[in-house]
Amino acid sequence: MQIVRAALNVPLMRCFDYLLPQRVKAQIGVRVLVPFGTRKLVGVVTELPEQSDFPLEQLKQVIEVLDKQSIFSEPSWKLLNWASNYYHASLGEVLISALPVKLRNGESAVQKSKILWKITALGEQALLSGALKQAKKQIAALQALSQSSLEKSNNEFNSAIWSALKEKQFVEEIEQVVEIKSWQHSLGDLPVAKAENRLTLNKQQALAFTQVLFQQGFAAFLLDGVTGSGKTEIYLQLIEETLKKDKQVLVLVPEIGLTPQTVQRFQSRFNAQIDVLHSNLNDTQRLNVWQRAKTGQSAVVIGTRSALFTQFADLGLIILDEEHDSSFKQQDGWRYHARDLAVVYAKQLDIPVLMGSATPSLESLNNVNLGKYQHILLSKRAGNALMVECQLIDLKKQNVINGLSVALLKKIEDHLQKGNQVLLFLNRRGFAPVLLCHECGWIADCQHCDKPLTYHQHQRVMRCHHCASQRPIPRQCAKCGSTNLVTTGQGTEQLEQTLQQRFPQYGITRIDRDSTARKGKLESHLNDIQQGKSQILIGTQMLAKGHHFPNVTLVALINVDSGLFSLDFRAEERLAQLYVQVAGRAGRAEKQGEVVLQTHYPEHPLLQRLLQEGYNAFAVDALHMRQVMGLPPFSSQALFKAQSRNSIEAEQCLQQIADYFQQWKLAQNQPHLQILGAMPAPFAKKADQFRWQLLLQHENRAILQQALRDFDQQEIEKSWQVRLNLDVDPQDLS
DNA sequence: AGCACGCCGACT
DNA sequence: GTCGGCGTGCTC
Repeated sequence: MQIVRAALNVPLMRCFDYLLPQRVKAQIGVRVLVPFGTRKLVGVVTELPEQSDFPLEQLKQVIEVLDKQSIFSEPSWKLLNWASNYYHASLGEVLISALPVKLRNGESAVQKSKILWKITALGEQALLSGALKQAKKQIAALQALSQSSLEKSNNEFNSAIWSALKEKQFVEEIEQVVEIKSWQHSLGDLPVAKAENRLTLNKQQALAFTQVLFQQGFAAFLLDGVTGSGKTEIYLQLIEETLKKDKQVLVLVPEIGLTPQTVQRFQSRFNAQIDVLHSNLNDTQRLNVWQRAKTGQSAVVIGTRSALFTQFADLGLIILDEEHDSSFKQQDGWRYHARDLAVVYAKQLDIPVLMGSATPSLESLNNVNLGKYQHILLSKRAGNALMVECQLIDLKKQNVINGLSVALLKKIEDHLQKGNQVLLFLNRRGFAPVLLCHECGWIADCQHCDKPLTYHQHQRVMRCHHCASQRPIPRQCAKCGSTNLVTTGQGTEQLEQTLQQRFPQYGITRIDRDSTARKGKLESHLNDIQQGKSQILIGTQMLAKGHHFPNVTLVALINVDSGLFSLDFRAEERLAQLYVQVAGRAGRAEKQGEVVLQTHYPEHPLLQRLLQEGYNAFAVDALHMRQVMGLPPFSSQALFKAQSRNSIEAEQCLQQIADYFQQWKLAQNQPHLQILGAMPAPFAKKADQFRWQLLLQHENRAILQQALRDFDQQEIEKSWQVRLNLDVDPQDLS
C-alpha cells in the first residue's frame, strides 16, 4: 500500500498521511481529495513516504487524485516550501493559498474547453429589425456578439443581460475546444513589441538597460530613479528583450499601481499576449490566466503581490515596481513579503529581478550596501520638469487657524490667484479625531476599541476608525452631563470647511475614503480636478500615488509631526517617501512647483536632511540611526500577536511564549536575542478583542529563525483560548 | 480553521 | 421535554 503525505489548508504545522487506493498513482505536487474529520479537503501531496508515524490501520484512504502531474513548477514548489519554513506558516496553507480559488476547491487544472455566447439567426434578425429598442444593454451585447463570440465569464455584460437574451433565443451557448498555442505561436510574424511606441533612452537609462540586459543568471537590481526618470521605459525595453529570448516576464506592482493607465501602457507596447491579474477578475478568469501562464500562452503577467504564485512555463525576468510600497507585504493569513520572496524566487530560477523605486526602502538600500543588490541610479529626469522648492513652516511661531498657518494660507492664496491648483495632504479623514467635554475632559471613545471616535460632521455621526462601529453624536458629556462638547484636532472634512469659508470663490475637491466610498466617485472627482473645476484639492494618502495633476503648483503636508514622533520606527521612512511622492506631484509641467511642510519641529535633523539634500541623503542618516538602535534592517524581528476576548488569557499565553524564549536564550547561549514583551499592542483593544504582543529581535536572521523553528516543535498554545499569530519581518508593530 | 460533542439555560 | 448557547478537543 502506497502512503501519501498531504499538506492541508489548516493552521497546523504538520502534514497528514493517507493510503492510496490500489492501482492509483500520485506524484509529489498533485492535489488530492481526502477525508479530514467529518469533511473533505483538497490537499497537496508533499511526500511519498515508505512508512507513516501514524498507526497504519488508522490511515484513511485518498478519495481522489485530482492531477496527473504536479501543478507546481519546480522553482515555484521550492519557493513555497522555503516560504512556509521562513514565515512559519503551515505548508498546506501556503501551497493551497498559492492556487486560484477554483483549484483550491478541487476543479480540474487542465484547460479543456470554454463556453462562449454566440448570436443566433433569431438574434441577428432582432438586431436588424430593432425588436429590442428599449433594452439598450441587450442591444449592445448583441452588437458585440455580431462581431465575435464572447466568453461566458466576461466582465463587459452581466449575467442578467445574457439570461434575458437567452430566454428570447437570441443567443446560445457553444462549447469551444481550447487549443493551447504558445504566445510565440499566436504572435505569428509580428515583432514582440511595437517599435513606433518605443522611446529613446537617455545615457543613464541606456546604461541601466544594458547592465540588466547583459546579466547572465541571477542578480537583484535596485533601480533607484526619481519620479519621471523613465523607469517604466526601461522595464518595457527589458521585457521586449526577454521576450525576444523566448522567455516570459512577471511584473509585480503595488495594489494602487494597477491602474488602467499602467495596464494600457504595457498593452499598447506589445503585440505579445499580456495578462493582467486585476482585482475585479472572477474566479474563472483568474484560473484562465493561471493556466495561460503555466502553458506558455501568455508572454507577460502583470499583477499585485499574489501574482508571484502564478505558474510559468519559462520565466526569464521579474520586475517589481515601487519596491518600497507596503502593499507587497501580506497583512493577514500567512504574512509574506512579495519583494523578498521575488528575490528568493529569482535566485531559484537563476534569472534577474529588477526592483524599481524613487524612494527605496531602507532594507533594499542596506542590501545594496551589503552587495546583495546592484544599485542602478537614475538621477536625471527624462522630461524637462523643473526642480521644486521646499519650505518648512514652523507651527510654533505662527497664527494657526484650524490647523492652517497664516503663512500657508497666504501661499495658497498666491497660487490660486495665479490660476493654479493647490494640493493639501492630511492623513486623517473626518472632521476631528477627538470630541471631548470642555468641563471635565471626558472623551467620546469606542466601546470596542478604547480609542477616541472620530467626529464626522457631514454624516452627523461618531465613527471608529479601527472597527466598524458608529454612534450618534452625543449632545451631553457622559460623565458630567455638560453640553459643552468641543472637538480637537483637524481632519480633511474640517480642512475643507475652513478653506471653503476662506476661499469661497474657488472649487474644492476632497478625496478620502469617505468621499470616494461610492463606486466611480474617485474617477469623477479626479475628472473634476483634471478639468479644472476645482482649484483646491484635499486628500489623504490616497491622493499621493499615481495621479498626475499638471496644474498643481503648491503641495502642502498639513501636519508631518506624527511621522516624526511615532512609536513605529518606520514612520520617518514613510514620511520621507510620502514627501518625495507628493513633491513629484508639484510643478510637473513648465510651472515652478512649491512644497510646504507644516511642523512644530522644523529643526528635526532627518527633516532637515531630507529637504536640503534629498531622499538618498536622508536614507543614509536614517540607516545610521537604525544601526545605532539595532533596528531592522540591522536586526531581524518576529512578532507574536495574541487576540482574545479575555485580556488575561492573551497576556498569559504570550508570557508563556516569552518564558520559552528566555529559557531557549540561556540554553542556547544566545544573549543577543531580545525578548520584548509580552506587552499590550498599540491598539490594546480592537473590536472587543484584547491584543497583546511579543517582539523577538536578533541581529542575526539565522539565529532568530532557529529559535522560531525550535519553538514550532513545542505547540504551546493549544491550552489557550486565544488567536495567536506570528509575523516574521513585521512591517508595522501594531 | 472547522466541526462535532457535550453540558447547561429558556422556550413551544 | 428540546432547541441552541458556545467551551473543548480532534483532525492522518
